[in-house]
Amino acid sequence: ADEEPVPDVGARPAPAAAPSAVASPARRAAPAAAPTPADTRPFASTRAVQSALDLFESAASDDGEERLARLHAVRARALHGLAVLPVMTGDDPRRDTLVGLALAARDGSTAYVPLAHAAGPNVAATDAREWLAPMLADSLVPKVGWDLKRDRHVLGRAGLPIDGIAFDLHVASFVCDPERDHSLEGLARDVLGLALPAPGDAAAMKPARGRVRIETLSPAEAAVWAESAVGTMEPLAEALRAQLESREQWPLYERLEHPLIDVLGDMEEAGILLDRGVLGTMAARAATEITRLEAELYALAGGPLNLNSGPQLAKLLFETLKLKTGRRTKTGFSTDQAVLEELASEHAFPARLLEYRTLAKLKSTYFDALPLEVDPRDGRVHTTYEQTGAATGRLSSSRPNLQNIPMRSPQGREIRRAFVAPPDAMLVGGDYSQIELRVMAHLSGDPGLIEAFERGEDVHVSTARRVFGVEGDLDPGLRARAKIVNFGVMYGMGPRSLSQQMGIGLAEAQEFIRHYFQAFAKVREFLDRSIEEARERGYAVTLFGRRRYLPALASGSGGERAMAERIAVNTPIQGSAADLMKLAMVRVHAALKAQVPSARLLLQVHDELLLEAPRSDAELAAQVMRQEMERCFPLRVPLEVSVGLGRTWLDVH
DNA sequence: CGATCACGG
DNA sequence: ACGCCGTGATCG
Repeated sequence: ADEEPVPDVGARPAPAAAPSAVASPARRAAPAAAPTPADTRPFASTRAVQSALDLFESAASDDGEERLARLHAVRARALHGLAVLPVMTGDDPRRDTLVGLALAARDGSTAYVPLAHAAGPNVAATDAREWLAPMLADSLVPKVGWDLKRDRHVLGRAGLPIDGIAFDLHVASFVCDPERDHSLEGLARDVLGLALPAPGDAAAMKPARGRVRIETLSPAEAAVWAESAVGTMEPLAEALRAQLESREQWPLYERLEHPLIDVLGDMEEAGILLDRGVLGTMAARAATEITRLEAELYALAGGPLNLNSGPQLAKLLFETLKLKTGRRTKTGFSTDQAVLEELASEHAFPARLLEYRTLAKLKSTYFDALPLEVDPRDGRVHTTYEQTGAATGRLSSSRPNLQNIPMRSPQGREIRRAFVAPPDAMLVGGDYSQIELRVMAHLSGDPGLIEAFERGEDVHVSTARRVFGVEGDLDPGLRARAKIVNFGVMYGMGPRSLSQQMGIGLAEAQEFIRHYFQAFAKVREFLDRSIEEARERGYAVTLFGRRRYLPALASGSGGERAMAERIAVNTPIQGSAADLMKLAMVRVHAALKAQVPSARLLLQVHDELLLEAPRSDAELAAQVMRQEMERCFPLRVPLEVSVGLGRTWLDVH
């Protein structure tokens, strides 16, 4: 009775001072000139038309005149909406370049503008800009696309900045069903029942996939695929809009995910400054240490072996050294960290190997790889955020992944010294404290959990007190156990792995869980209800109405069903936390733009935001960030954010 | 290309 | 079977 199904994202329970940033799809800076309706503008200068005709006509196989007429028709009808499909050399928005641009108007007319085909004819860059830039930059011409954040980067670099982004098919499809096939071909097939060019042709023509590089195709060949693909976009947008509305997910798309596209685009464009010198020093030190460890390990092993090979290590540990075997994997005996730690007390080899593993990981993944990701033009690393990356609604980050930079070990976290603010600027970080547990407190309504957060207590300490009935001083070991069980509950952990994690017996773990649910009865109810409702509805749902379909709850095998039940428990928690963070990002971005325009968001790491601001504005930026994060969507428990300032990412914490 | 391992939340 | 969500390096 006390739950809140699918609240309106925009409904703000508490009056907040901040401007409502989510009121409408984000618009970037308005064009300098007053927008002119696209269908009243002259098509192009006579010279430009003539040069294009010359180009097109120079290729016998290429009916340039017809292509130009098609472009004219699309332009004339673009006012009501334009579908855009940049054809690129590959799928990397930062490194790949524009080969051509397919366009479609809402009446179904399509055109293809060849720009960089190996054997043209191509449209000259200056002509392309003259014809296309005004309508692409016109915020009043609504654009439909598939991954508009990527399109924004690619077109911007080609001198064709895009504004008025209205509907993103990839993001919209993700909101409808995060685990379905989001490819344009898949959507055309599954939503519209349309087949894009025959599988053979499509495989050959899809940008950079298959063996054929699209830039080596003739414009006429590329146009076959690109125009049929772009032609499906407006109908798809209509269909997906209707799907979102029927699922009551339109606010989730329109007020959260859509505005986030530009926020993420700005963050990617900003990048973060990397001090390569710091990493170089670390890499050199690690190399020396690794060489030393290798020699030691070879001596202990009685000869050289590949220390990065699991099978070779297993053979040595369990056959040659005859150490007692631990967990099995599909392919043999496991040599992972937990196993090696068990063995470390028996033999020096596994103990040393743990050190080697840590150092080798740091060197290959961070010290060596990160500097290669620096953009030489600005000395900064520009990650790519995947808005459709995780089925729970979380973002993911890649090329490079800046969401898994070491933090837990003192040695690893030193890497964060290499992420720096430019001269006269500061980094400002804001961390949600225990956001997932707060979300669980909110969703479950458990009075014990809520009270702990309302009083501002250390939630693991208060959990330990309730579970163990301790009044006075608390053994730190009990807090650590309570912490494990708090997280374990959110992940659907069973007594077996709990006993493993806590280093206690199975019976003791079962007893522990019994006490936990005695103390937090409404948490138990919440977990059961999550599974039950997901089974009835067919999907798990988050605070803002994000869905994750779980057919295995009803139909799976025992193992699959158990997995689906853990997902049904975890998704509302992890997903709602992701919803809140995304809303906070949109709010922080808008508030900074209005109040501290010198500051810019750089990174998001699930419960943390990092921004950069001139020294003089850093304190204000920190204040704005904290306020927008804490107030973005009030729950039954307060959201707490710890903020920090520093010259490097390490100093921020 | 699947499996394993390790980094983050 | 036994802990959720990712990305990336490496091996075979």
